[in-house]
Amino acid sequence: MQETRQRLAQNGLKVTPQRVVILETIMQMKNHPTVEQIYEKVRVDHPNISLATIYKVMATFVEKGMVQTMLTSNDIKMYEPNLEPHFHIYYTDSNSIEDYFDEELSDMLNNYFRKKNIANLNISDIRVHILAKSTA
Amino acid sequence: MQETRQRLAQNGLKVTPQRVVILETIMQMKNHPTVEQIYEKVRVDHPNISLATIYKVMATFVEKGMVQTMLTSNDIKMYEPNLEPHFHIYYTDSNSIEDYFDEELSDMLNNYFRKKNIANLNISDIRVHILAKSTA
DNA sequence: GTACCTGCAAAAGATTTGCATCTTT
DNA sequence: AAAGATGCAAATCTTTTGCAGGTAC
Repeated sequence: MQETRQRLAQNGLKVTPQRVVILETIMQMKNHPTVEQIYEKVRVDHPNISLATIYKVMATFVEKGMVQTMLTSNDIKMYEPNLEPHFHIYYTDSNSIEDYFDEELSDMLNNYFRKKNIANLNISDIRVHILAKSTA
Repeated sequence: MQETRQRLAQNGLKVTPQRVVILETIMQMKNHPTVEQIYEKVRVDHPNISLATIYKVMATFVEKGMVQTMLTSNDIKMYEPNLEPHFHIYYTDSNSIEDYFDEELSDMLNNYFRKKNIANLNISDIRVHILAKSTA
């Protein structure tokens, strides 16, 4: 809670109750929420926070690099609040997405690009999406 | 043109003039078109092909795995018609996307996952997005 | 002939905007 | 006090749908 406030301030944002609630909410949601899902969850305890505010606040967070956007395997826009380096597995049969943590892969990619040193490229993030069918 | 027809047939699709035109159009467009851009381009020579058809045909192509979807760096949905293995560089300052071909990286990733052999995972594609500022 | 496709217009869904009011700094 | 944020409702934009007529196989 105090951390949340600090994090907002550190990003140069005014600490409004709405932003605190929204940021705390998405940090708790483990699974890549859509705007609608964030709205539903926020609503429960804060029915007066409007959908437009969710849109505006999320856009602000994206702009500040606090969260990222991606498409679900179903082509719906979702947010990724987890900034720890990790990757995603898209299950094409069940249309679900799973976080995939793999430090070895992380290191491998970072080393590769460090060595490669692509001209004029200042890499800020490397995202990997693994598309898979679970063969269970 | 003949190839286009064959490609449609091979994917179990009826070869309609609309599909031929749309597929040829997107194959010529180098830069990850949005629906709207496809529509504009198709329109020039085929003003009677409707936007709804573009949507339906593109959805069919995606379903058949003939093209993929992704978000522009600006969060707009676009299509990727190029199926040769390659990656993407997102320039966060200019909001542009560039194709990035790197066979060495391709091989490295394929080997890695082959060795790793993640349980119950049948990988069909590995997508890499590099986020970068050009330091030009 | 049958199954599938297209085009239209309307419907539904998603996102943005303008603006008056309020809050944070 | 100034700058910025919120909430509402309307506007806009994007995508989907139902269906009648057409087309590929």
